[in-house]
Amino acid sequence: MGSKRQSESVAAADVSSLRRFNRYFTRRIGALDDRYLGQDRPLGEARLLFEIDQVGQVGQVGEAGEIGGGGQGGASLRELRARLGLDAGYLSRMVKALEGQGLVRVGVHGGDSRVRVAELTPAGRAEVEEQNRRADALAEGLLRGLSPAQRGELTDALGAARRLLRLAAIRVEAVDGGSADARTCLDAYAADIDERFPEGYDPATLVRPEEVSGDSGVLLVAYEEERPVGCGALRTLGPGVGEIKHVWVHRGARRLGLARRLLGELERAAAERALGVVRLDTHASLTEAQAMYRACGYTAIPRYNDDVYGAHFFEKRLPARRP
Amino acid sequence: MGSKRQSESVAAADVSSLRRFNRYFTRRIGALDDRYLGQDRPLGEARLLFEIDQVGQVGQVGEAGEIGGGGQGGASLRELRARLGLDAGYLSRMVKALEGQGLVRVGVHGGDSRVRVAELTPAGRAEVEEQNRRADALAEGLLRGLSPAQRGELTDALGAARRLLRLAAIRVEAVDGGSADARTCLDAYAADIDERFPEGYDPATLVRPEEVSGDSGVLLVAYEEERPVGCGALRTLGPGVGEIKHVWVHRGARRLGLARRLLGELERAAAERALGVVRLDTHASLTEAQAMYRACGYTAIPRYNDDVYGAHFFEKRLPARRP
DNA sequence: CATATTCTTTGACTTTAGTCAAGCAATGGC
DNA sequence: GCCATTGCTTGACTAAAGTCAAAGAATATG
Repeated sequence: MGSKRQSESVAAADVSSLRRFNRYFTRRIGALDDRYLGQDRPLGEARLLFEIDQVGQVGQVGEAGEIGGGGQGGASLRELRARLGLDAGYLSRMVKALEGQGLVRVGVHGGDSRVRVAELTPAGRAEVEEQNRRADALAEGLLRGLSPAQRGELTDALGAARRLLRLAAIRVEAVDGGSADARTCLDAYAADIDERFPEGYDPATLVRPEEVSGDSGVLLVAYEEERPVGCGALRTLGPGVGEIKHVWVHRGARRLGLARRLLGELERAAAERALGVVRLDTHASLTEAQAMYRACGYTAIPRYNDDVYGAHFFEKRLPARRP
Repeated sequence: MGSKRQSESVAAADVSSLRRFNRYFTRRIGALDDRYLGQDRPLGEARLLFEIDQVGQVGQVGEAGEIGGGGQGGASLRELRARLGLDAGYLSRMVKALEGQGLVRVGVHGGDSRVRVAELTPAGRAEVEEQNRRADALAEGLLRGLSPAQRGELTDALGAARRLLRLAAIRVEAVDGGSADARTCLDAYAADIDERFPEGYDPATLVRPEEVSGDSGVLLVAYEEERPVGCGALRTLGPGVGEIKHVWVHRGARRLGLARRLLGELERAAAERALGVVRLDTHASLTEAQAMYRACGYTAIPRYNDDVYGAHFFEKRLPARRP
């Protein structure tokens, strides 16, 4: 698996399958939603209203979610602009229009008074609910053409497709260990395991930026729609021996297979640096992680360090890189 | 299966799964395609160009396809209008614009000189190929984030989803036995089995319109995007006994489960007419059909008529309809 | 503390998309 | 051969969507 993961050639059948679905879905199914979403309102405004609601709801479970947490009940114009890809002027005017209709209230951001925050009024919320009701009714009408068993099949197929598409759309990049995104991820990682380990976790144990830069190592960050949702580090233990640390995935991006992908890319990075072996340790409490390492070809080895959190130790020999 | 098929309540989980996918896909994946499709050209024109090419290619295997067959290498404005849902004037102008750019040639239809036919010029074809190349590259870039095994999974999931969504989007309607759509389907049915039966098929054997109307019977036609793609007839044999005939599905709409759905709806229609039993016969050569009838709860019975094509005879008792 | 940068608003546009009605040329039905 | 219908074009619009640049206020940065 590992090094073949990002094989250069993608089968034409897979490409045409995706395109065929894309064509069918966007033209025939997805278009319906938009057409009925607006109803009496321009589509742009309807979408904006919907998005303000989405962003406003903090901690959308199952979605990628904000790593830094969204504003409470409001959406900054800044973020809306990024999410919808709109021109600043255009957005400003649309928000004003919605404000004029009494659907949105605009205030100033707490920390930074340059930033303006849009929030739904009760009337706006009612409007969004109406949108949702209509879209639900549409989906329901479509599903009515299927038997309950077929509906279940469809739900499963769509779930699998979404999971895989999300994974595919995630970009993994090497970043500087001191960068903001790196810090964000490592802090989130530390906080996560501090909560999981009975003895807590000391952030001072994290890799230092210089360990994961240049020839000696790397720090990878995974981005979903420009937001960091995972990371993984590689550092050099000794000649030809690498160590993998801090493989972490944001709560909202779990169960996609992202940890495996990060692991695979760290192995590639190791092989590129002529590290023929990579090692890692895990805490006793992280049983799923242990299972994953085994499934990815890691074998248990004796303790190789004095890490206080390490309870299980693994190693994998990497195949030589074809140049 | 039969009578529960169109159960009134659709599980909320299935609705939200479809909506969630819809949101994710149209905003994040599908949108990409459109954005890059046009590039330097308005989206409307790009879409039109693409559609002229699609329609121009006769006999697109796997798609619903034209029941009457498309024009050779050209697309009538009439059809483009229907497929893209455009205003006649708007379309006329766009075609003229494309013609002015040397991408499209417009001629007159052979049979009917009111109808105008648009056809791609070599330059237009090159443009469409460029569109396709860009869209392929985009899809390929996305798939590169997955392992080959995951790509296969995705292809399977999308295939299943598309199959089920197509089936769900098909509308089944009772039509008059003498209507144009009914004739189209029954003629296509007759032509199909004339080809399959070694002894051929005599269209005079088809049900008469009066047999399938009012209280005594029904003729159902299945529509996919306003095009008839299947049919099925129910007539009365005697008191409380119905007969199902001419269950047919267009070549491009097979393997979706449409025959089963038609069968189920015919059974509903029978139950509504207080026909407690339905019978049918099949030709010796239609082995898949026989398997389907068995799977749908039909049991073999002795010959009940003197139909020259009938070799196997089936019957199903219908559960009483709750009022 | 001066200067650059970020976030937003406003004015002044253009392009795209879409609608409606009048009208002309073929065709189909009687 | 008349008349309704169909398919298309043209003129005259409107609304929505989007762009660009100038400028003001708040904040970051050296």
